[in-house]
Amino acid sequence: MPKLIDHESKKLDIAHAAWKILLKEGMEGASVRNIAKEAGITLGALRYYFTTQEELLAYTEDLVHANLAERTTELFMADLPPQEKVLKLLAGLLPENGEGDSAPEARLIFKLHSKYSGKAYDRGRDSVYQAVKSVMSNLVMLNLLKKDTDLSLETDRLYGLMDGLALNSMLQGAEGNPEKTRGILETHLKAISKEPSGGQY
Amino acid sequence: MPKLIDHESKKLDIAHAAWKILLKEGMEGASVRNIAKEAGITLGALRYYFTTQEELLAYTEDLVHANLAERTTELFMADLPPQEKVLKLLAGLLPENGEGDSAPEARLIFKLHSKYSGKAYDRGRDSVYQAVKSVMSNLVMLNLLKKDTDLSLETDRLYGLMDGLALNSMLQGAEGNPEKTRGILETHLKAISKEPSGGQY
DNA sequence: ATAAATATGATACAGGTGTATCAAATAAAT
DNA sequence: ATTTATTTGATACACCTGTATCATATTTAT
Repeated sequence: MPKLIDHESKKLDIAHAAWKILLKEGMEGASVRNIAKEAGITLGALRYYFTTQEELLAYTEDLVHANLAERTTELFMADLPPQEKVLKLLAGLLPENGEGDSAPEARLIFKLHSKYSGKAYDRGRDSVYQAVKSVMSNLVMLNLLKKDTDLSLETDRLYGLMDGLALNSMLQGAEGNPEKTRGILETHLKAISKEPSGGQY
Repeated sequence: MPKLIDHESKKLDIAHAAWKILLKEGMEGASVRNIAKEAGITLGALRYYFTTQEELLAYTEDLVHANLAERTTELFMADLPPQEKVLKLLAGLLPENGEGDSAPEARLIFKLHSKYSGKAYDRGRDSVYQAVKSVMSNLVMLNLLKKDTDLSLETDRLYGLMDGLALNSMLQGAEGNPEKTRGILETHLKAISKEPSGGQY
């Protein structure tokens, strides 16, 4: 038998290169040639792993969502007061918090791209939507929400707020301070929670 | 003297064609050739009015924002209870409400495009941000907001919510019901307002 | 050493892009 | 009828795009 390179890990390398390009130049810069160059391989080699650009991008999007879902899971198991945990979790899903990879920004780029690229956006596959749903049902379980809360509506409201904050964080680069974004999230969480019978958040 | 076509109104025609294209095919479809075809003129004629694609798009963006600002102004002067007026105003700035031109969607497309097209997004020129600011200071004037409200923070929160709702409305096409979006807005407005001493919204 | 997987790099196709130029036709004003 | 603004339509340039092919090399296992 011959070379036997780990096919899957090589695909991951390429997807990470695509990811990097997306953050630097957006979807418009994500040409197969640019990605190949970033990955340090040739067009032919890239084609060996991904037949189609669409296939590569879909793979990369899955990778990004897997990354975000992992963050969410980790934080869910952390040993923290519920309110603080929830706040940290949501804040971690917004851009400009971790500068390393910035999965949140990549996710947003994919989401924005979805409009004129075929089918409708499936929020069921959106790691942020899943996280928001988890957060909300968690708050329900712990009986932390106000009485007479419309869970579905409040889920959509928080989800909308998350997307809006993500978008505006992404668009204003360095100027947009993460502290203010965090403050907004905190305010929102307080607003949908029961009256404080002690310190919160 | 010769032909003397109204230069400005012709530019408006072209910008409206660009607008239409943007809604149909997004920014990727907004090539000068496509726009010229939509406007029913030739490439050369288009070039007679706009030297550059960037110039044409900037002109179109201004047109869209002017349209939105006009809606806002009209509704501000309407004879309605403040809460209802505010709700109508904000809902009118989200996609899928008026199917005619859908300035809100066009605005969002421009906003999304701004990231990898040069400079940072200037929210000061965003008609929606201006509307949100107006709404908030209006609520302050009428003393309708909760005590100890952080005006700047609540403005950004509502602005974020508006963008998130707009984005999600745009992305789910027909499926996303405007009624739910309106319900979310209503809930949010109630949440930042004083306790009802009567009917609200 | 041999065989198979992997990668190169070059070439090609067909199509799109923004910008540019320009002689010729068309239209409306004087 | 003549002047001048407007528009046509065609051509061109230089560049980018995704996809495709393929002989040649490189690597790694047996």
